[in-house]
Amino acid sequence: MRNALDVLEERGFVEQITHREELRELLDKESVSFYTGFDATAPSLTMGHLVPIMCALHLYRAGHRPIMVMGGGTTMIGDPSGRTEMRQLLTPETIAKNVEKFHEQFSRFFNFQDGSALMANNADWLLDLNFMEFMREIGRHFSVNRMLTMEAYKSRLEAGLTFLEFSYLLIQSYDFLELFRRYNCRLQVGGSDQWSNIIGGCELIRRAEGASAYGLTLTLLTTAAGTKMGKTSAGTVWLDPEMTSPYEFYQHLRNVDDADVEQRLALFTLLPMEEVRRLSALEGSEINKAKEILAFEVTKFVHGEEEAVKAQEAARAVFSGAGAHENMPSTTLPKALFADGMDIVSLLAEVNLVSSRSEARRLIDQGGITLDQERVESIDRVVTLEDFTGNELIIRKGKKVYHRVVVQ
RNA sequence: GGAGGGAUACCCAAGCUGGCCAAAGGGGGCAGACUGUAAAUCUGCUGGCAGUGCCUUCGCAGGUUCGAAUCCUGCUCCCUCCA
Repeated sequence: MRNALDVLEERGFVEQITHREELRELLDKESVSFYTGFDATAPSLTMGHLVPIMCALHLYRAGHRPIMVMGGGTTMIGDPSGRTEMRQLLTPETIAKNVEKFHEQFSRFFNFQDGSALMANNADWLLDLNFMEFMREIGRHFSVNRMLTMEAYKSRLEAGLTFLEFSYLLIQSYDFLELFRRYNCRLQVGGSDQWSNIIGGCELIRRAEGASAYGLTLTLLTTAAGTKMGKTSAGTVWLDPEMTSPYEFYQHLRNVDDADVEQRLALFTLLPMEEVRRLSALEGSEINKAKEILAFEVTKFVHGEEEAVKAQEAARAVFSGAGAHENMPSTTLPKALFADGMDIVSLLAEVNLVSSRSEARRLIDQGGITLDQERVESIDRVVTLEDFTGNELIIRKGKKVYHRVVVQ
């Protein structure tokens, strides 16, 4: 079997590693327990979280043991790394709720039943820490002089940093130590902004236990254009189907830049690298095939095959101009609403395609709204039952947003 | 605790010798053209309601004024220096 680290490197997961050769040997020699932490700041994981998840999955498949750590305790503080301002503090109730959600979502990707993967919540050991004991045992190992030179705090040292946040490094380092003690966790995987937090943990383990531990940071997921991945006009792309429908999720991937296809396939799918390279080498419009595969594979991974098939069929139907498809986003409205006709602006607002009536007007003025292939020319356009074909009407907003209205 | 500086729309950032400010500029976003459900480029839009008028907005609460983002008072938060 190939060394797991080689796999990760080939697929482009790795940004930085502490002691690469030692870690590589360790991964060859034994089953290594490793951890990744997740801030419980939202009620669902996002597409961006797929990078650490897939990374963990590759290690998992290579026989190592993932420990998914919910930040039930750390989220009480808020990691200042790489941030320009302080995080909003969340209530313990909200955090607990989010942790619960994460729990469910992770269960789809790993088997926590047989002990081959573990889930932990750092609230379990952080919430009841005694400050004096903590400072005497842990605090003494950290140099403020050094912390002040860390890149992660740079912007915050200009803008302001509270001690609460400054102490975050110690807390996360302590997590690593605790996981080392409990589960012999030897490796921590995190985003590229986690470098200093991770090193903090490695050093703490060395000082407190005289053992070596390793860290690996992941490639920052950006688009070729340099902007953040996982965001859309509608906001974040969530893994929760209630928050981002499988169709939208599929579309988001279907629409990645040509230049990003290879990286996305390598990071988000389990396709062999030869296949990834073959697909992303497709020229011109042919590369759309690669995008379809990308969208399908990832949607399948997150939402299951059935949902992925539905999303793909809906997308194909819509974009081939074939018109309606039962799985495209839709709204059902009572027939009576159209008895006297409904003006187009109200209709757009009714189905939530616009956030305000002004936006609807603007869109129409600019020719951005189409009803069943026919562009709406005036904001006075009234929609009546005669506009519906078999109780359905397809509204297109811009180039890519389709919505089906059904009357009953 | 003392001295000084700051808080402007999604973000950054002008304005702050009172009306011409719904508020420059940039970014982002959206739409149109071109395309391959791509990129780049060009164009337009980007508080709300309404066919050009009204309403809400420039940290919060008051005040001065015919009229305030712009002046005054108090408060909150942030930054810098001092203790």
